[in-house]
Amino acid sequence: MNKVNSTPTMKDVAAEAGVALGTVSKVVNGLPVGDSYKVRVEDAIKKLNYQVNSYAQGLKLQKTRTIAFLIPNTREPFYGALAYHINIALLKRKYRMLLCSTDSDMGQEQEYIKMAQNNKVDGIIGLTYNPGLVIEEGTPFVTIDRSMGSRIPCVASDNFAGGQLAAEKLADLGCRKVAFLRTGASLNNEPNKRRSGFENGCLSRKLDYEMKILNDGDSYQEFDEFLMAHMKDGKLEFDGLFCVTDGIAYYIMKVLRRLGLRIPEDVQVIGFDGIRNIGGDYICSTIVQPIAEIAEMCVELLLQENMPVKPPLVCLPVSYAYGETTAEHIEMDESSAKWERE
Amino acid sequence: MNKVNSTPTMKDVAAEAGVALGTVSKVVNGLPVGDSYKVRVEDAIKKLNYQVNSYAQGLKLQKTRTIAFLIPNTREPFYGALAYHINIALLKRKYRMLLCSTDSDMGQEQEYIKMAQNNKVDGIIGLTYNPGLVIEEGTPFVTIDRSMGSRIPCVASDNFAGGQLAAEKLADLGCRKVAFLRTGASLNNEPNKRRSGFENGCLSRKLDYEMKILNDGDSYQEFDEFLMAHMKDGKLEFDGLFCVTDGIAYYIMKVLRRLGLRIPEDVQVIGFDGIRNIGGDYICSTIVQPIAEIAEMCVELLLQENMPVKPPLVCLPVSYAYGETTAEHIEMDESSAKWERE
DNA sequence: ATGAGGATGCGTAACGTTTCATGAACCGGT
DNA sequence: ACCGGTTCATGAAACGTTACGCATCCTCAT
Repeated sequence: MNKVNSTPTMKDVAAEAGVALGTVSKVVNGLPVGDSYKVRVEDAIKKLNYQVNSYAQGLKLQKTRTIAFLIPNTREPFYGALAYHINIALLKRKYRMLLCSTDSDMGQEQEYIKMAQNNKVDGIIGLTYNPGLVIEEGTPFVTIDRSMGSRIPCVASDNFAGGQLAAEKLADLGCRKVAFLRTGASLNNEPNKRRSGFENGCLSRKLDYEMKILNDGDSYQEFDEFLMAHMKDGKLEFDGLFCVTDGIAYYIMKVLRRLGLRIPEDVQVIGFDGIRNIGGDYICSTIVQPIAEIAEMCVELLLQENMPVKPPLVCLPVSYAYGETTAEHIEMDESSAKWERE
Repeated sequence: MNKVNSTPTMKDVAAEAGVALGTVSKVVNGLPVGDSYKVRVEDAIKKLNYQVNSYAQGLKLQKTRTIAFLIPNTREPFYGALAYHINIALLKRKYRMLLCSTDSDMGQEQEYIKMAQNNKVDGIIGLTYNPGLVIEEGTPFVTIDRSMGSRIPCVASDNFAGGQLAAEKLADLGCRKVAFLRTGASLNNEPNKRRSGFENGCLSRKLDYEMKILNDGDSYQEFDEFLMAHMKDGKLEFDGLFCVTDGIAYYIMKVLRRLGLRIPEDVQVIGFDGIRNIGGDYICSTIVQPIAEIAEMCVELLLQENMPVKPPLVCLPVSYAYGETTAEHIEMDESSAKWERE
């Protein structure tokens, strides 16, 4: 009889099956084992309801099939979606995810990195805006949206192309004067390129444009004031707005409605990210980030053992999606289809 | 000299400090140790940059300071917020979180529970709508929003009171005929009580009401049809709507706008959850779930070692928040303040 | 001066795996 | 019948910790 009321170990299974410890290990790991032994062990495993102890395994193997994911939070939809897709990509490879919600606080980020390394995670995926984080050599690391030097790969959307696409769309949809609205002026990360892409697009399409970029401490109310300053006789000077995220776009749309402006009749709005409402439709017309592909690529890069040299930056293609805040007159049939499930 | 290029162990620290292995352990765990030894060990730890290996620790202690959190996904804001707050509550107690995104798929949920137990997590918090999940005895378990029998505590908002509050608010705001819109007719969980609470509220305030409850496979379009069926001369029969979640409310608001109705002038809308936009303002007027408190309570219940008998159901108080989709004429000063940060 | 008793450092035995060297058993070929 | 070769079960060592029984030393009372 084995010990009462305690989860069974390989030893118990071995005793039950009347074989050696190592044999059980082989069966569990699918290594070649004689058929008669194999069935005996499998029966014993079933009988005792044995499950491997991954802590013992992790200790022995120095490999834990766990990765840490550093993210500011999970309640903003873009981050939440990212966590969701990273989870899926990891699950596919039988990896687990330790979620590290950092609130973008550098102290906490550093703390988490240390913790992750205590836990001997097999790698870290980080979405962090802080430069100067200390990453121990030896733990694979991949960042999202922020390049941290050529030793650490960074995965991002093609933000430049996205900005450009937004400008071109607005031009195609008949806009004459547009504006770009963003926050976080100080950040020097990939999403920054949305601005330059947009500028580029406006120039090449000869679109008149303006920029309103908030500094770090600024309240969103600055946007209200900016827009009001550009009102004339109840009409807005701009007939198109490009917002750096869908979240900002959502805010701006509220302001516009309060000003009595109709969307998209009076002013068209394009956001960035591709956030969907619970029904599956986009919050606004938007440049869609390929979140699932970003997640997949991060995991791929992180776990790829012997990639000779990891690329320092991977840009993934974005696309435009109609979300009722632009003035297309063709009926969109697929874009507000069911929430894609993968 | 210790092994090259490998993370240092307690043995290395002991060698460096010239003390025994056990002494290092004591220092690390804050057990009484002579001062001179203590400093020597601490210096060695600093010098070698030693970090405990939590896998070895977990193996030895049979306790891992990790809990698993089962959740349908992280991209719906309510779930995302929950994950965020659970993370905070765990961090406060120096626990880690293994995120298990299940897509509400029972197979996956079961798989995750098994995995979590392999990992010898110290507990599981589950938001799952599937009855009949098999939970091993011996692993503490707490559910959110779905009671799974009296042995397993369940934490939820006071959904009944929330429904009632919504009805009373609509009555106070001058509504005469209202409707309740919900999905997931088949589910037998706590949020179900929103309906009965609402009904109760309508009856006590003598409000005329109707229900539209979608079955599991139904498309949201059913809501469109329901609303259109209740249009008369360009006006909606209802002057107030209570939606079972903010997500549904958001969808309904789009439909209403498309029907040419103004919110809140023509029809007032109240949602449930308390989802906020990125700017920190509520998506709609809503019954706010105390997400942070729910998270805190779950963790509390889960980790409370020697609570004689765990309460089978904990209901936490909800509140009403103004979000521009109801017709209050008093100015709200605090409710759309900055995103609360805790 | 001596012995009892309290601190506290030491070494070692676990915890549950994987892996490696060892040797037993078997197979077919001569 | 014997032998080289292959296959495969076995038992022990190791992974990095914690905890326990001892051994040692120091203190204080007689």
